[in-house]
Amino acid sequence: MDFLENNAPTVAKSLIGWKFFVREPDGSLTGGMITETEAYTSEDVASHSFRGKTPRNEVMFGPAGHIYVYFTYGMHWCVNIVTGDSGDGQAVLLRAIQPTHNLATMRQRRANRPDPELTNGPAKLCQALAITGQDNGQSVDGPRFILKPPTAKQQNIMATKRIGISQDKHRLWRFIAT
DNA sequence: ATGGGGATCGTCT
DNA sequence: GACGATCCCCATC
Repeated sequence: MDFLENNAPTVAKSLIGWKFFVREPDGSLTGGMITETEAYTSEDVASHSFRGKTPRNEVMFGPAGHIYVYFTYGMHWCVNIVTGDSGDGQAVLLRAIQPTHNLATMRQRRANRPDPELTNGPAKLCQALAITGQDNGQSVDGPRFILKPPTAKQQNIMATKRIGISQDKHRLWRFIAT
């Protein structure tokens, strides 16, 4: 997991193809392969860390490899993996995964939506994996979260502008498996 | 296929 | 007191 100590844009690209899971109370894994990410740093106006450390974003300023969960639009949770050195305020937003494990559980949490729509958005994947503010600060090394290297062959990755932000739109810090 | 608006509340100004 | 790293439903084309 040493690569998580690199800068967020580098990590965001590297994470495409990795597998991200939560461990359920019964021990089973729910999740799939990471297909879309975005990078955020403290020098980036669009980032929560831009204005410094606050109670909400303090995990972003901690060591790499921990989970930063935030609540937005009054109803949605989104999940990040902290990167860089401690104090940097860098993180990678997980925007989409390809669901592979515990499909039935995810369908139940997502109102039986069709499989392609289970985890194809940052708030959707949190809903499917039941990630909430209670998970803020957990490690990606378990027990709650598990991050596994790619098994399949490296895929093609496209870099584009980020989504849903109003400032610093020009940066090509969104990465998508193609 | 595309676009507009509502839901809903924590966080920071 | 304003707004957001969003999603979903409905209208219209």
